[in-house]
Amino acid sequence: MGHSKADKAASRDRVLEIAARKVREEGVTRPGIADLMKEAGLTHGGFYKHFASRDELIAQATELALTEGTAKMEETARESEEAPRAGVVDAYLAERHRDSPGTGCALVTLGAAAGRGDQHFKEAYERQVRTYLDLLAGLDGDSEDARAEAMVALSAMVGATLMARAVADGDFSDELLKTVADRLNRRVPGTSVSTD
Amino acid sequence: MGHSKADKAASRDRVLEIAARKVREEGVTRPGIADLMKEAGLTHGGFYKHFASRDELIAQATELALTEGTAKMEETARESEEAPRAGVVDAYLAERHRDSPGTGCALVTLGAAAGRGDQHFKEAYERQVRTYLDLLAGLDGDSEDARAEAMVALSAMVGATLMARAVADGDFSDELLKTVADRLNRRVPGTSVSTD
DNA sequence: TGTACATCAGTGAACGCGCGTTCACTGATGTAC
DNA sequence: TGTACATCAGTGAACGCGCGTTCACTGATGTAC
Repeated sequence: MGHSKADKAASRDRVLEIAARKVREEGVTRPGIADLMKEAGLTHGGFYKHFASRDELIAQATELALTEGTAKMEETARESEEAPRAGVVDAYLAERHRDSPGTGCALVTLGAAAGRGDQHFKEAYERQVRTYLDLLAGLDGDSEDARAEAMVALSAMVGATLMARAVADGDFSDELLKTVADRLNRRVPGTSVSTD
Repeated sequence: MGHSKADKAASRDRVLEIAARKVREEGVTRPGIADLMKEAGLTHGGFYKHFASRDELIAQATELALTEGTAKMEETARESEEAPRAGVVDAYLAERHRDSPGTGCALVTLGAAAGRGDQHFKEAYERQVRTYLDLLAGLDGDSEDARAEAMVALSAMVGATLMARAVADGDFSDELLKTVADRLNRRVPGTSVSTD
């Protein structure tokens, strides 16, 4: 209910944050201004004090959603000291991540939307893909081979998470996550690949 | 302009087919009834002679879109006689497939939508995932190991295609497809995995 | 084979709801004196 | 420190457009005789 400058900035941030969650949960077309503002504890009329249009908000929200995902993964890598690569892969392919798309990696939730999106959206998406690849390849020696391997790993992580969320059978979903995580960490079973 | 029973069935099929393409190109929320009917050479009013509601059409269109993708892949497998698995992987990760989402695999384009969808949608999605896995594992000996490998391969194929469509730089997109296809076919470079 | 009639695919105007956007207003903030 | 005033975040009614849905109508199909 405050009217100070700090309050305004806080309101704006709150709306943007809620939108960044909602675009991942509901897609870029569904979230409505009235609902968003209500969740932020405001009424719809005040929306235009913060954003020029719904499109502008969605554009900013998708960008925020994309960067939030990578920030979280970089943190995970730092925390998993002894095996950072496996830590990142396991955290990504965790049931927890699958079950919370609203706060998870937007490469999964916004991929199709970005494919249909404008140049700006695609550039933001690409930046996050590159950030992930750098992170994964960096944790793996950063060779040419590591870069290629990172592409496969990221692709499999994104694809497995997408499918794990979209299938009806929970056990099958679990199996998918677990199997892909195991393979990506051990690489091909029965073989060993030198990592450094 | 005909009014016979055969004409009616043809109209219905045409609308459904167009919708199955549009949900992949534009998502499940965007395609409008007026546009769909216009593309089918009809006017919007006649829509309800064929479907009870927009929701019903979209439900049927997503299901058709999902089955179309797998049908196409099974055909590809049959055509690539000497190396069916590589044939399927290459066809899936081809630029041609990336550039025509409307006629391509709906696991990519409808994944996020299915994740937010109802039980029915998810069951249809899961059926297609299983069909793909059976196809891939079957082409690879159908062992326990082949089943796990198929999960990784399908995940990587879906994820790579999703991302290849969503990045801004065309060269980067090409590289992604090519790298993942190479890895999935050769498995891990420097090692060899017996395929039979 | 021809004629009268019922059916119904398709037409296009009209309806109504949801939702993005606008706007006049309120009251708290914070500055001027 | 207190008072008058300008600013502006937030409110909620109202507007208008797009779009799904309805409906009265048309004219071709195809059946009855």
